[in-house]
Amino acid sequence: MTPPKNGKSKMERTTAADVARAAGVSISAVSRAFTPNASIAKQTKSRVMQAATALGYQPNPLARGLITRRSGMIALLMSEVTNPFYPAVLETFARALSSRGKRIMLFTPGEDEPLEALLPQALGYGVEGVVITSARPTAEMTAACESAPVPVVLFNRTVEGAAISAVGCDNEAGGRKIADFLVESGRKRPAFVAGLAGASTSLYRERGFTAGLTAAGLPTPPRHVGDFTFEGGLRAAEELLDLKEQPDAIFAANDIMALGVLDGLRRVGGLRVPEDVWVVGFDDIAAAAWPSFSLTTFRQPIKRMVAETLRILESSDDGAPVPPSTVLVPGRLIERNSTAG
Amino acid sequence: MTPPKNGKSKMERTTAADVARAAGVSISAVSRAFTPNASIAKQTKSRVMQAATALGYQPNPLARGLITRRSGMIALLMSEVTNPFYPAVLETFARALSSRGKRIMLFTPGEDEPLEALLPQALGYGVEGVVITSARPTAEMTAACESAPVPVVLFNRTVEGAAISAVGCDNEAGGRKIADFLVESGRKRPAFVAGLAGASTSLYRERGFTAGLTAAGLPTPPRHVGDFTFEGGLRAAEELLDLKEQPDAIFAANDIMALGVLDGLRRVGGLRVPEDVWVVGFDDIAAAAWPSFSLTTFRQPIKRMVAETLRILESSDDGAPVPPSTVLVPGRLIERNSTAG
DNA sequence: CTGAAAGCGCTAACAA
DNA sequence: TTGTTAGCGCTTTCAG
Repeated sequence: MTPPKNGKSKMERTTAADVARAAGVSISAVSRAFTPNASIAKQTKSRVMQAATALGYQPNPLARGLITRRSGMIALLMSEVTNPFYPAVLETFARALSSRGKRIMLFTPGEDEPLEALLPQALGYGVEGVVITSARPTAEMTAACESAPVPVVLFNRTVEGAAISAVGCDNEAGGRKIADFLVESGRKRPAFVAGLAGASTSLYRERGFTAGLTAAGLPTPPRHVGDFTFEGGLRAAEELLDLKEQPDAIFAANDIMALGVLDGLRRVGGLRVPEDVWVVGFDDIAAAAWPSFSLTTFRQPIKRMVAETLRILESSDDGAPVPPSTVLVPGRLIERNSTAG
Repeated sequence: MTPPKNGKSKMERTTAADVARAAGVSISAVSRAFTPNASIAKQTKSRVMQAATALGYQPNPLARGLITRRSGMIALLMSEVTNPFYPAVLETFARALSSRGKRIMLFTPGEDEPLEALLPQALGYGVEGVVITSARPTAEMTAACESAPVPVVLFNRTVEGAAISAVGCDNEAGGRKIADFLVESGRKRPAFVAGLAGASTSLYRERGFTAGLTAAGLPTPPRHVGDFTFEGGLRAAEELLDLKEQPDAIFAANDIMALGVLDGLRRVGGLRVPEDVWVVGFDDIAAAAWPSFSLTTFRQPIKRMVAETLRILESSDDGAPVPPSTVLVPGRLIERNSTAG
């Protein structure tokens, strides 16, 4: 992209006034040329556009946003990017938005900055919408979301009783599906590895899982908290093997923990996967498919989830918040070698 | 964060004028109160601040940016986020910037959007600086970078002969270090797995590696291109084992490929790690430390690299570009079980 | 359909 | 130290 040869110092940007002068029209004409379905003559528009491209002009989104309150930016609030699922989400959002000419502003809490402080900041930037993911909204935050001047969507999260839109995979159905799968395959002593306490994802997955086991006459599974981390999975595996009744299947609330479980089992030794114990995860991150792990998991349809999120964000034409809706996208069990169904 | 009870509809934001009225001062006083070391009486400032917190006011960065040309945003251009090294980079940037009150605008090329188109867009948003990473700048792009009105830094990338600042790890020294390590440990037939053709990182790592081998009287290593992906590593392992002279060490230009190599070796079978063949990577991503892999690798000091990048971006007080400088941060070999030094 | 003028929320000269 | 004024680059009434 060669810088426009407009004779200006590289410090200055070409402005609408420059284009107007070059095209022999008023500044408003330039504005209209760049405003979809504004009342402007075809001929005028093309003259403006011609001058614009010649000068390398494009409207300043900041100045525009100051008036229209539409800056072309979507805020993404995420507190941790270490779980590989979230980079994948981030990328999907980035690509989807990019093709619509919108950009992502990433808000990550700093050292000891609370997540709640981020929302007002984001709103201050005039973002057109806010997506909150990989973060547990506090009560304060929930209230702030409800009174935000733009649509807010919780991604992969839900808050009971709050009037906030949410998009996620059907975690409970996923947990249930996994339970059914294990039960039908004759597993008798499944165990569960939970994520962070209070995370809605882990909670619903566990709920569905437990319900499925109960329905089949199995007891509530032993559980261990793995904090959604690989190390947590490692520890969980070791502790679960210490039980009097060793489990013959382990369902971890996300893939990264499940991989930790697999590695933990290997390290402890004695139990083979899948001969002695099965392992199932949730997410279907890239590493789950690596031969060393070949993890059976429940795939979250990231693309569809992102698409639904954007649909909600864009469903308001005047930029105002929309009535909250919750969308649960169905996922799908991917069987690999960590189970032998 | 409870919404401010200022009697305004939730659609309107509190403005400097509101605060001024509440504090009984002029709008400029409000502005000055929020401008570091502006000439304002302590007393006035505290009065303003009090009113501001009461109303939940904070300056609109967009309006401010329109004048100061400092929007508080840094643009991050990255074309792929699948290599886990980059999410780590992203997070480090996000946290570091967050604590300085700055935000990241993420620019990822959409479907078939060229990377070059992103720079002007970013500049249009009035970003204070641009970081380009995980993307190979074209000649056009280089020119655009050189004439950008704000500092531009290439992260983990260098472009020969271009007047652009760059921050990276000393890839050549790293490659050399790995060669020395292998040679000193008696490895005789090392091989190399390259990343994408034309990527400066892969190039320099290979250069140092080859130089080290040559210095020790070993021939130029057989090489295979792995495209910086896990699958590429898998294939590379298989192809390298097909050689008449099977390698007794494999250095992959990044960790994700090295992990693929490890898995490929496992899948093919016959060769044990590290007894028969050593594997070394580059980056030190989280998965490298997982027990299943326990990959020896060259750690890139992300934190320092990010710090240096920000130092360059901020070294200009008036926001203008700074004379280009290249910073090479030293890395460090992390020995794990994929080698037996 | 078009241009002139007002103003989004803020900062930066300038006087006072 | 303060308030007043102008104006960043743009959109949007409002006349014409």
